[in-house]
Amino acid sequence: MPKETTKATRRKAADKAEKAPKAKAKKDPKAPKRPLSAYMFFSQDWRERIKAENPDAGFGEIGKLLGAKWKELDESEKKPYVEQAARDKQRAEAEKTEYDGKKGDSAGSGGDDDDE
DNA sequence: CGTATGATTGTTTCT
DNA sequence: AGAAACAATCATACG
Repeated sequence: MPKETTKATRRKAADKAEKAPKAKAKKDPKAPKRPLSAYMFFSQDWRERIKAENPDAGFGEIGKLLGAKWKELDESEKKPYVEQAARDKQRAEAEKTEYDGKKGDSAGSGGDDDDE
């Protein structure tokens, strides 16, 4: 069995599942955005199917159906999505690498900035 | 070392 | 343009 980094960690997540804190406001000026989640890839492929079988379903309906099916999928079914997520992760990794690297540098350049 | 958190990602539909 | 259900994530920061 793989190590679950102390399952206790995840447990907490379930505890918090009670509330749905909306992401808002950023912290870092260039926040190296995080990799997409398997759900994102899954939705990209399913979104069309959901609507295909639920042309009448609206936002809430589809969203719920989407998640419901997602959980119905087998590990192997999510695998492809998760793999994509893992792939994107590498991308995000590089992002942070740069963010972390330039962070200390000052060189100056100046340039950069936040906003453009 | 282990933990908790926070931030983020993409879809859909609506006004 | 943004909002919110739906789900995963998972990298980071901190003592």
